[in-house]
Amino acid sequence: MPQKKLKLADLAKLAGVSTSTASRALNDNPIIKLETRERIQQLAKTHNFSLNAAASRLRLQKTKVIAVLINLDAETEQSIDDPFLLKVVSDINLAVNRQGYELLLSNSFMAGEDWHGYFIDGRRADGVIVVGQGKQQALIERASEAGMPLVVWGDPKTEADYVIVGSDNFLGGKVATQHLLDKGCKKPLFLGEPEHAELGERYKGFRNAIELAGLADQAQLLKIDITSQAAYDSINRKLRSDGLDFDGIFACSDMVALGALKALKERYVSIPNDVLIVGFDDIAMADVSSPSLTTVKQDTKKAGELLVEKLLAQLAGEAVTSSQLAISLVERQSS
Amino acid sequence: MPQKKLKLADLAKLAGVSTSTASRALNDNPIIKLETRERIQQLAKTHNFSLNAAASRLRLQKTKVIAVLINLDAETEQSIDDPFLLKVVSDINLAVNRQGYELLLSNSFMAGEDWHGYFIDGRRADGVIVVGQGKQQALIERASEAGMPLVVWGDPKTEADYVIVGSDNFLGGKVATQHLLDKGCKKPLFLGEPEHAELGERYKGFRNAIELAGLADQAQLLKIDITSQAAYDSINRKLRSDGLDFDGIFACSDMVALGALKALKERYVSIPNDVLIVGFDDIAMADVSSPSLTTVKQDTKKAGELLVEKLLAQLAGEAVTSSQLAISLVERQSS
DNA sequence: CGCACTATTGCAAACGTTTGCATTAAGTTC
DNA sequence: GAACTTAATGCAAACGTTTGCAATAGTGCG
Repeated sequence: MPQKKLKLADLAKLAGVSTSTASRALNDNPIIKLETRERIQQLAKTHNFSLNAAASRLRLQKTKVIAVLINLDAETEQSIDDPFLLKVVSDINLAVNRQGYELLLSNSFMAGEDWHGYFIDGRRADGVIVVGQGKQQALIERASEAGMPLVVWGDPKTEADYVIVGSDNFLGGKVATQHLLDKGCKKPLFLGEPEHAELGERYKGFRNAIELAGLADQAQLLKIDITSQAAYDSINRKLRSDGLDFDGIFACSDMVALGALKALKERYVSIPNDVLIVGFDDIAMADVSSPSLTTVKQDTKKAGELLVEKLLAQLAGEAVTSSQLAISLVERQSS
Repeated sequence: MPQKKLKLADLAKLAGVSTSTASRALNDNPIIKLETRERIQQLAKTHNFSLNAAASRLRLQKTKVIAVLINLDAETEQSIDDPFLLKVVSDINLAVNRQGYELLLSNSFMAGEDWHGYFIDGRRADGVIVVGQGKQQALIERASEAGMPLVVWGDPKTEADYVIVGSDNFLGGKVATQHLLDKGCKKPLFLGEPEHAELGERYKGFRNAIELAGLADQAQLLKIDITSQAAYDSINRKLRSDGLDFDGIFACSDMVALGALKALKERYVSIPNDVLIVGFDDIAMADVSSPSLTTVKQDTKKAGELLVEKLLAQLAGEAVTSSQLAISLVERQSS
């Protein structure tokens, strides 16, 4: 039988002290005699007492909650199922907890258009981590201007007045493409969506490497949604219409790379002999696929920590700047 | 410049009404004249007003939040990165939002041992969805007995006094194994962890199919952690020590199947000619891998909806029972 | 015209914390 | 022993909603 919930006043009565003393004791306030503090903390434990977070938040004007807002373009349909995105969220979750905060998982559907109002004024969270810049950054802009504590996972090169943490996408794209060229690729193909902030940088890196090699007129761009299905379909369509007129693919994500890989294998195009493939992200599948996938690794663990750290620094009133995470090429069988 | 936050009283003053009227107007209480209601709602919108959720929760004793508790065995190290788990969470998220609730993402690290105290007494959430029974169910038991509104994603056949939603794992295991046998498999191997609630049922299904076929003495069990790495390693080890003494694998999850697949391919074992493989879950990768993976599909979308629905029903005081989701075999190239 | 009734609004209490300030008790100093 | 300091605790207000009840104004009816 669930007994009635204790409130702080009840606990205080049990301990024979006032509510204020009980409150201070639970918060380990040294103004309370050590012995009293320990006694009350012990009592709280034996009675399974927990503070009412709602009351506490109301009084403190702080929630100890960080919201993670997954910001997907409805149109582009990058699925929330993308393992990489979920991995990022999961790593943020760990970092958030390590700092003693809780994680409110949200999305643009719940938060509406006025993020500042919803999260901050609404006292749902103390700050927000936005995952994904998407193509349209107006809402981020707006929330930032309204003074919402905010860190964005995206491309740190973006000209913006909010703080961004992300990989060096340009360099990643360049390194990946350079790797293709080193392996003998002469007719490289970029698979992705250059309009998108992060992917756009990867494309720029691709272009840069190619121009340096003087292969600009051999390079191709295939614009697709960021899903393996889209990649599979578009490679199939391309093979049918143009034949095999490329010998290397730099895919904007591993999921895209794997979709392309599948389409090619089904048509008996040999990887890496006929076509080299490099992906981006280094999701778990990259290692398990066959051939395993050469890819540009993004350090999501570090990213999670940095995102949270910077957000908390903002909450503490410190000035914070964007930062860029190093990427690394992981060579596997597909190249 | 972020202007100072409006409270309900300020909004009321702007509208020239009392706080009570403003409150009722925002909640669309028909006791307030329609015209007044609309005027105030409009005013709230233009001023980007949002209610203070902390205050509201304190007053109402309700949070409109559902916590999702990811319950992993620390020992088994089934990674939170498992794409299937994340997919389940993501589908729960959608369902939760659709019902107008928010999602608090949590884990046993944050919640400690007294889940009821932490979530319910602490007014962090109105109810909890636990993802994964794990091997040790004592904490779930305890929270349930304390009266915590609760639904568990797990195996619905488990004898328990809390509500469980999950796939028909026994049937899934049986169907998968039957499929292996139909395709000519004579020496089947189960890859997984039979101690685990859901996986145990899959193993029982495996055994059942095998015994019906009179192949009990040909069957093998390889106990491993639920990661593709563990699968890869253990298959390699087994090939080295025993050689290829099996001709079909039923893997307890797709990630495990893919790890095994990789190990086999590296040793030039032909799939599906020499060894048939069937997985479980139907994650996105199953379709993209090559050969693509035959697997038992779990309907996570339906699961998410059902979990949330049942939890809300509990909150509404209705009696709720466990339920089992239909599975389906998805035949692909690996068998 | 008085009465009852309805429609609409406002008053004030309550939800459970936290904390500035006041209070008490005990010890210290001259 | 009075005046003062220090240590420990308690009082009461405040955080911003929601809602039972009271109050007011307007309406219809006999």
